[in-house]
Amino acid sequence: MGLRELKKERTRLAILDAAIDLFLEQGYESTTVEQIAGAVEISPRTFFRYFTSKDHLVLWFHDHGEEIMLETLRSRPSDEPPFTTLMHAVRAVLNDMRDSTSADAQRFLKLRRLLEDHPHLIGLSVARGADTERRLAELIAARRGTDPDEDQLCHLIVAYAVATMRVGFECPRRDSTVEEVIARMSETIALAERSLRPGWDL
Amino acid sequence: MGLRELKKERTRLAILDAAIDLFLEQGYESTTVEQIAGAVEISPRTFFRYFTSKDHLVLWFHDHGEEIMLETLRSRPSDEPPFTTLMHAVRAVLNDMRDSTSADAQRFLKLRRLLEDHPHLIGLSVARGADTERRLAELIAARRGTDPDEDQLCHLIVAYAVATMRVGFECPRRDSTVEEVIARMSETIALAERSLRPGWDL
DNA sequence: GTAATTTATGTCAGTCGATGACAGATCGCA
DNA sequence: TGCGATCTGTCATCGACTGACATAAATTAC
Repeated sequence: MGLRELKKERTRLAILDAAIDLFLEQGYESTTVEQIAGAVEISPRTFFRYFTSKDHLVLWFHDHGEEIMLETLRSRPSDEPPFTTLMHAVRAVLNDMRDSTSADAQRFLKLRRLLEDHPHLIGLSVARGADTERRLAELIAARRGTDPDEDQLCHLIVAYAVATMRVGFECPRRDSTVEEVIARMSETIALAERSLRPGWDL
Repeated sequence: MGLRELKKERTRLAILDAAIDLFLEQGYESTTVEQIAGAVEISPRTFFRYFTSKDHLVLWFHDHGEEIMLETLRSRPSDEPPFTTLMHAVRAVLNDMRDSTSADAQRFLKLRRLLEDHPHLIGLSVARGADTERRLAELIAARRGTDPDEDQLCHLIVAYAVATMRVGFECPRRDSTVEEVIARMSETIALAERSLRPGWDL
């Protein structure tokens, strides 16, 4: 990897970290892009070259997670029940988190705290989830050999999977460790599997 | 009702209708608040006194629907399985739509078309759904006599209910009638009930 | 019916997020 | 070293949104 891309990635993370800390200190709304840019000594214009919007910052880990999920989907046998596959994908995201740098984990936990403090941001994250859902539904339909426009079940499967994941992320405790989030998510997945009729997603 | 409130409601609907038509004509992003305000001959400032944001316009029917759902929840026997109750609430929204003025139905259908044309707006609507979900989860927890912070199942129930509703709203056909949307939704509800284990929500 | 009170509206100025255009700086490579 | 690609800052601009203040309308009290 060239020195250029290395530097770019470093700036990207610097912006992200500075922004998260500012958000946690003084709130999301009252932190301006100008401040964030100032903290890492770049021009506001450059900020928007790294993140398409201020909101985009909060969705950093979302993008990361989606990538891992899509990867997992591709690697799973196509005759596995779709919901099971999706739950594996969710677990893959968590495992990646467990194995990640302490810096990455730190970012994730801080973002979680940020979301708790600002319910408006949850909406934002969910909105991005709707986008992800569309892509996932298409993949699942392909696996099932159906047309996503006709096959309602593929949408339902994905919708329930994403819903399960979302419920799992909402931890009651404000300062939770990555391990705690993982444990909580496992509980939720188990609960979901107990709630659904065996073979419903075939 | 005083003349004041009457006039207010009329302006509110005038703004909404003008906006929707402009959106459909020239796209959501490229329609400015100034244009909308101009179309109904009010100042842009006044626009923001009727709708807190441009986005809020699109969520008009969402607010309407949420109100009906909450009402239905209150009127249902508290020993009914929660998911069943929620599905009744969804049906209540549809029934209200069927009985509504042609103007209201028209608005609803136009908004649906708008959402299809602008995927970004779907995210917005879903984001508002996250808000609704929180309120619903609290109600369901109260019915179940549990603490919403501890009881994961109440969140899962609501999340699945909302997910079901969302899947039902996505019709493949661009120009659908209210009846078609209702039929589609009924199918989806039936599918959901077939997918969930009996008694899962007790 | 008029006066007093409340509420709705318009105007103005200003903040903030976001984008396009251009110029200068930086990096990778021949 | 020098060329081309890419990155960055500056400037100008738009559009969403808000607060402050003055005016106009409707509601209420008398």
